[in-house]
Amino acid sequence: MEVYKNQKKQFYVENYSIAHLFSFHVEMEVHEYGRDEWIIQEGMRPHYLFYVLEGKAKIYVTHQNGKVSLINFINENEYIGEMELLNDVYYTKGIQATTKTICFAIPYHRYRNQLLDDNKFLRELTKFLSLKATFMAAKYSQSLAFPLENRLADFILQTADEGLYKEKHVTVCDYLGVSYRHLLHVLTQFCEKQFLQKEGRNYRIIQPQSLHELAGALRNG
Amino acid sequence: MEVYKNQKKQFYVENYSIAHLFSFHVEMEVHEYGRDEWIIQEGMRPHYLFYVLEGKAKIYVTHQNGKVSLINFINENEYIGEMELLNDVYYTKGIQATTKTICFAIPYHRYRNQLLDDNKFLRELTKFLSLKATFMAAKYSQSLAFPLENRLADFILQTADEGLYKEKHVTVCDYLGVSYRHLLHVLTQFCEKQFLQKEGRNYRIIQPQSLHELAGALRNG
DNA sequence: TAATGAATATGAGATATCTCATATTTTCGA
DNA sequence: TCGAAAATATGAGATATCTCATATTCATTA
Repeated sequence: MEVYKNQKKQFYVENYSIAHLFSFHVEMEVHEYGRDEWIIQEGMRPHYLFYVLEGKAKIYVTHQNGKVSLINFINENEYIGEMELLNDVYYTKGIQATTKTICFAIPYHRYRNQLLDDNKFLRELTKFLSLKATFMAAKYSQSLAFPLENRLADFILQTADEGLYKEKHVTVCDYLGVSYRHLLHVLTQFCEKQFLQKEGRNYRIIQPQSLHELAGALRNG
Repeated sequence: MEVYKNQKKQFYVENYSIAHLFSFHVEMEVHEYGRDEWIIQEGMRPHYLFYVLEGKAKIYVTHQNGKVSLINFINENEYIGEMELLNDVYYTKGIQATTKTICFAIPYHRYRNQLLDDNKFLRELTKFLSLKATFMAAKYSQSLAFPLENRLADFILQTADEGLYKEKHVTVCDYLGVSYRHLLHVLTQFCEKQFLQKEGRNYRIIQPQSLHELAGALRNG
């Protein structure tokens, strides 16, 4: 982890300003986390509210039976640590940078009360949280109502880059909550059905409409 | 649905005041919904923000494949319709009263802007939403990481009334996302293992500690 | 009170998904 | 550059869960 100083810091403060999210001046730090580095350790309360400027991260939770769930991805322009800002009692999930990640870090001890009094900030945060809650509810009900086939089709379409799917299997297992073996099994089926075609370690989408059909089943009414 | 008037209305306005949740005066209606009545219809935008005073309700969503998910229960002192207040685009879930339910109903058209400008209100709402998001995330990851056995044990302990479990099977299936057949199967296992004992259509808990062990596996850390 | 629909119940076979064992390939630090 | 760790790959058997078929009991209402 690196805390930017001087010109480096200045660059982000000037070019990525999020002053419009607050109605008062907030003096923030700029942190950089390397790929795979932990921004917040599971079970440990963070000291900052983060706002992601560049990069992406993953939210992990470890269960007692040893299984690990990748609860969600965090992208640019999203908050990290907002749960701890709001709730005194909260089991902190682990947040790991997927790529190099640069974020603003707002120290709780200094700004907590001011933030909670700031209408502008709260309004944005409320929207963010409502979307988060909705998203989790959707994922939850989908995970129970549909087999991997549908959820994987959706995930492939969402993460593919120019028609090429190249996610790490292990990450996907944690995210979709299935075993490595089963994921490979369904991927093989997709290839047999000619929805995908292997290209080295990646998979090329050759029948997007079939995947769209499978993924479409997840959508409501 | 009945809209209370005069003394009936007065009674709730005076005895269940939620004035402390706002920093301005809100003129609200008092609605009563009968058991099994729909407070909000799936797919239809509501016109009110509700606050439950008495009774409880269920949030349902219907999937394209016909499966129905009971996303969550709503209890006294919780909001209904807050998602629609915050987000212009939102797929509205169905809300059904489980028992007779009485709630305050705050008309959007009149108060929407004022509510979103009210710091007191937003702060509470933010907390409510953060808990909701956290809860859904927990349920989601648990549903993927644990078999029904553990989740059902937890559910039984949470809903049992004086050691007697008497939920409707169909409701539980929708909530835990499993088939009727499988739910019965696991319940039978619990009886065979002497965790539960059937009493008519209900089940008496006779080995709470065994259930607590199963349920405890869901907890973090 | 009869009739109808909801809720409970149970069996049997199918399928989705898991666990474990093991092999190969790739990546990356010492 | 070598070796360890990570990622990919595949087989085989086990188990969790689903679907469908069919009864029985209970509650509600015409």
